Amino acid sequence: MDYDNMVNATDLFFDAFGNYNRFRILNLLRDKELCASELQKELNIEQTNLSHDLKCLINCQFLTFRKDGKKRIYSIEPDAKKLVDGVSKYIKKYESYLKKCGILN
Amino acid sequence: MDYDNMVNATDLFFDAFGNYNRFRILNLLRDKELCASELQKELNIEQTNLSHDLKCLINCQFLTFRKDGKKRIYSIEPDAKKLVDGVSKYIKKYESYLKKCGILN
DNA sequence: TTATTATATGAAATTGTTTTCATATATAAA
DNA sequence: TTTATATATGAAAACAATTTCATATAATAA
Repeated sequence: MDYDNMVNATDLFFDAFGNYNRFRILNLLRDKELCASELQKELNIEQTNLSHDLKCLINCQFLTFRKDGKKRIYSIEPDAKKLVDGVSKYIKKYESYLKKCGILN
Repeated sequence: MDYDNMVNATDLFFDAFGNYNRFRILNLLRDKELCASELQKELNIEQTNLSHDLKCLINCQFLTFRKDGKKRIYSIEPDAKKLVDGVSKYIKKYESYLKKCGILN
């Protein structure tokens, strides 16, 4: 496999996906569609912050949205859902090891 | 699922896994065991930098190593390998979208 | 027991990401 | 046609991660 051609895509994947709030957004959208204000309530984060995160996830095609009045209804892409499923399982399984890991310390 | 209990583990997972050089290390070790100096040659990164990254991956149990003289021979854990396989496939598939994604811009 | 090779460590400097803030836009209701 | 609601945007401030640098350790060979 040609990893050198994946440089930017890999970085971007992890930048987009590898963020706690963005991961929580993806997790919430696994079960059901939600609009931004519903996500905000669930996640208890700033509106403007959520908006930045949603934009990022949309740009990378992890999410799509449709408009409904003044709301935007967000949903997760099937492939992103699969990935979130796999990663969630892994994190659950290795939770105790991960918690021992002090990054670069 | 109880995502609140996954907070630290999720952060740590992405901190450890979601880094271009650490991902490259994991990818190289998918096929074969390698010692640090071999990894260094392949990846063309600083010794000290590689050492920090290896420590991080070891702490999280993505990697293990055995000693062979003055060398350390690193190998990937089976579950980490599965995850790297899945993520690599995804990145390859979505490369073009990912490249459009300007994080938080 | 000194020198050499392979690798690790910790702190400071650098770089990158996230958060905050002030403001903008888009839609609908009054 | 003003007001309210839902959401987006861009720049600066705050924070976190990576890289560099100087040095340490561990194993072997001379």
